[in-house]
Amino acid sequence: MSTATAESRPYHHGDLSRALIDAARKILETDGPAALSLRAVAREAGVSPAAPYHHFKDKAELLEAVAHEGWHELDAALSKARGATQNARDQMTNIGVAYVCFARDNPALYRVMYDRSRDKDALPDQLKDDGAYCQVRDSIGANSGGRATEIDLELATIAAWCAGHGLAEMISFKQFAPLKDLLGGEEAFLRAVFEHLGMFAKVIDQDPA
Amino acid sequence: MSTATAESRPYHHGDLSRALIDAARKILETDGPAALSLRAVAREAGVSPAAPYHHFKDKAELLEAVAHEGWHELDAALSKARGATQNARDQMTNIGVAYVCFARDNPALYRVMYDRSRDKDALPDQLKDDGAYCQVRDSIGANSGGRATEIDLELATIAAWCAGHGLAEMISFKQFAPLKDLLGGEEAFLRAVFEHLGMFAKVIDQDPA
DNA sequence: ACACCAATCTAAACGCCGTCAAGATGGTCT
DNA sequence: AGACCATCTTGACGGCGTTTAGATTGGTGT
Repeated sequence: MSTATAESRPYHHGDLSRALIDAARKILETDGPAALSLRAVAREAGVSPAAPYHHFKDKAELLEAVAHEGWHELDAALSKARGATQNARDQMTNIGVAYVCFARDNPALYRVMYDRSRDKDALPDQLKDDGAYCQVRDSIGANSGGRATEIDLELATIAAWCAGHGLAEMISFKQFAPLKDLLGGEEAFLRAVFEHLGMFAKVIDQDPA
Repeated sequence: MSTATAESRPYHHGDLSRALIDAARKILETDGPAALSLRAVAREAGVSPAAPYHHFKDKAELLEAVAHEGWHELDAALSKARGATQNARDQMTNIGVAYVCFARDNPALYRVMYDRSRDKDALPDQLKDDGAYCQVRDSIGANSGGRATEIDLELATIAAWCAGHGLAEMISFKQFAPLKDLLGGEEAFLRAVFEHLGMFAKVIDQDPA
């Protein structure tokens, strides 16, 4: 969102890695994941098709970098949602809604993030260490009143993550339009689903409405 | 799993559509989704690269056919799990476990099924009409003791489907190996997660253990 | 100041891909 | 028999990811 892509072009670019990632994200937003070829990225950045190979060993490695940015931004979005609420149940619902909204607002990026994971058969390590997943677990932990075992905490986090990701994908399939209208908009719909999950029932302090 | 792929080959194949789908599934199981090119499928079926175009307008249309088979088989798997239990809560958990196990046992097929949906931004219509999704809703409905509104029923089904799909993907990312061991195997782990979702709390008859 | 080196980029090629147009083949119907 | 039409093949096109070899440059050491 910052670097320019076409001006003097003095053979040595300066920061081509950065420019390539930006170019990739621009293509992603403009033309979708299907148009994201390495050659197209190079074209967009104004360099030859072989240039990227001096900065990424692979197309996969470039996509990895793009995905990495995506995870960081998702992390930030969840942080913000978490900070905005204190009440335990609401906080969890808000984090869930924030997750799904991120996926809805950045569909191409979200897809790249998970496509990379599908290709590797693994989510990024960063997730477990200090990323968005950790964000969710901490929030559950902080609201569990100390009654939760380590295992229960982990299970609740997994359940929440799976529900969030599953819902994010279903939303992108545009499956639930009639229901959304019935419930008065998408966010109301999301809240209703998360409420319905009865999520965290075993772990969170029970002060149900 | 039935038709042969290489014998007399009398110019006119007989049932090439069938053979192409079988070839695609064979490649999928053997070499994974990345190796699934239209040319490879034609090669596997013993025909020229252009032959498939007389039976499918696209590579996408062939994959669609493969995915279609996948949804049917998923449907059958859920049916079986549903028939095997009466108790409400157990039935729902068993269906969930069956869903995730299908994805685990047919990872490449499962990926093609959802990749097609991601490309189309839509799940197959079949799902809503008489497919696996309907299977889940009916099971929830039959066990809700008539207390559930139409909307609650739909929301519960959505919640269940999202949780199942989300968990299926996370399992394929091999994220939870330590937890699985701790809980005594994968199926026990799956049951624990589904239990943790406190799923269907609003809808299913409450006779908790 | 200059020579050199390593980093960076280009040009050209390879094999693969999806797809299409033209022609060959062969069963079927009259 | 002959004509027709679905089916399959051949050969081509442009685009892709990637590699190799060579051109260009900025920075470093003397």
